[in-house]
Amino acid sequence: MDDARILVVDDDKEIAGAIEKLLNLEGYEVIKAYNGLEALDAIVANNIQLILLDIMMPKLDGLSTTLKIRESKNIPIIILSAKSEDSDKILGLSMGADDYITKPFNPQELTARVRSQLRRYLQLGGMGKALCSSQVVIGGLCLDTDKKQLMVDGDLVRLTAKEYKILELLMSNPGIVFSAERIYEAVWNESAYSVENTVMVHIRRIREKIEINPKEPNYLKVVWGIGYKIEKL
Amino acid sequence: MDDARILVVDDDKEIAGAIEKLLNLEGYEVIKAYNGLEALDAIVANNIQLILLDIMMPKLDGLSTTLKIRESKNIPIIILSAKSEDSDKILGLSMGADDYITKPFNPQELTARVRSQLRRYLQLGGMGKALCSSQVVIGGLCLDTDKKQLMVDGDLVRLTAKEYKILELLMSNPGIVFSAERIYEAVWNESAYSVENTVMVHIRRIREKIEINPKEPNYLKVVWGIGYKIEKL
DNA sequence: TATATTTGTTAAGAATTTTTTAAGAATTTC
DNA sequence: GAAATTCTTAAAAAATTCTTAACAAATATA
Repeated sequence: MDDARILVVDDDKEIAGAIEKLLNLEGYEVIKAYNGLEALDAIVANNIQLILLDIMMPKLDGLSTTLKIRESKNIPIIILSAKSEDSDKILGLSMGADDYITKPFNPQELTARVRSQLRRYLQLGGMGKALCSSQVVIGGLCLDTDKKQLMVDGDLVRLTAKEYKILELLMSNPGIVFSAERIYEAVWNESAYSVENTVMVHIRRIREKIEINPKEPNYLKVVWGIGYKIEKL
Repeated sequence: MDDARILVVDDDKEIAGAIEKLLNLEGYEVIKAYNGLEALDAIVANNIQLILLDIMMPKLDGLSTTLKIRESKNIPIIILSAKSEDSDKILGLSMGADDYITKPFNPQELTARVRSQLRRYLQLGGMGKALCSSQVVIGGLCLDTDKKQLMVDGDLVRLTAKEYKILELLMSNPGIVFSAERIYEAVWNESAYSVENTVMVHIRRIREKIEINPKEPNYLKVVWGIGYKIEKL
């Protein structure tokens, strides 16, 4: 839990500084940004574990920044704003924020909420790290998530968009079993009420591309009645 | 994967009912409890994904209940209380709660916070299991709830879907006795009017896989006339 | 527009799991 | 101790889940 790096975003430098001091006392490392655009840059440049985000800011406001961050990252976001109306809270949370604190805030409440969010996030294995390296290697498979390319034993293998997304999901979580529904929801981005065997057919096609013998897969294995997984070697 | 199941704990049945209706409208399944002890029972018996917990309750209050739940489970807990003082918020969060809503609450804020917590929790596949370690260890048994795998004395043992679910139920609640009916209802997700010996046959097969001598089981024991349990070591 | 490529659907059959059945063993109750 | 109940076990029947191939539909590319 210690050593977490927190990004504080507020156009009021006095407030940002005060929060920095408060968090430093708790043992956190703080990076500051004074508007949404700076915040986005800071996230790319640093390994951030939590974001404290003001709503009213020049250039790019807090809500838009939240949306932008959520396109790619899953870091906890606590919105911090003077607007105390409920509608703003709801808006913030539905944009993808994880919590909401109204100014003026009680310093202890702030640190408590920060701790709570970090506890949960770091438990998931700090998914920020996995995103840094763009390659996932499992045995003879090497998936490059920047180039959207797969190498099988050193040879480039062409994947279609759907095949790539399924394989990325599985290879990013080796050993973990995903049901067909979950794969469908993650890859197609819509809920799967009727599970046709669409996912299964894709699995078959991926197997043809990555396995020596698709009938006896070494990598992409089925777990009967539960789902599919990539074998962790 | 069905929709999320939420446990609402409040000694005021009117409030509990109101929250139930609100959450039902959002498509969540709701289970109610009217004090902390009932809540703990409900958590064991059902597959809960989120808990809405009142603080002031008879028998076992919300803060103590939070502590108790956190001993074994990592389900998101949102504390819901009339006390609006900051000190209580901090206390709740430091006990292991994930969020805090003060009564009277705005219905939309409640559902927004519920959504927010569930989003985070369900993301890496937490289905009401212990997310912190994803492993349950009892003696030489080690059940991995992400990989849907069982290790017996270090060796991987294949389980079928039903076998896995039964064993997960029992191992997640070591020492607690489950009747065949309760196992059936929990695993098959339907009420058991006439319990054939289906469950017993599965118990037999699990024993064959985890016990040295299935006829004299060390782990999966019968409690005559009542049910089965996993011995707590 | 024509062509190639990707994606979705269908259906048959193969593999595996789950349920049923029924007989025998263990435990409790009378 | 006998009877009733509850649990164990094995095997066959039924049901489910997965694989596969071929084709149709949608989408992208030339």
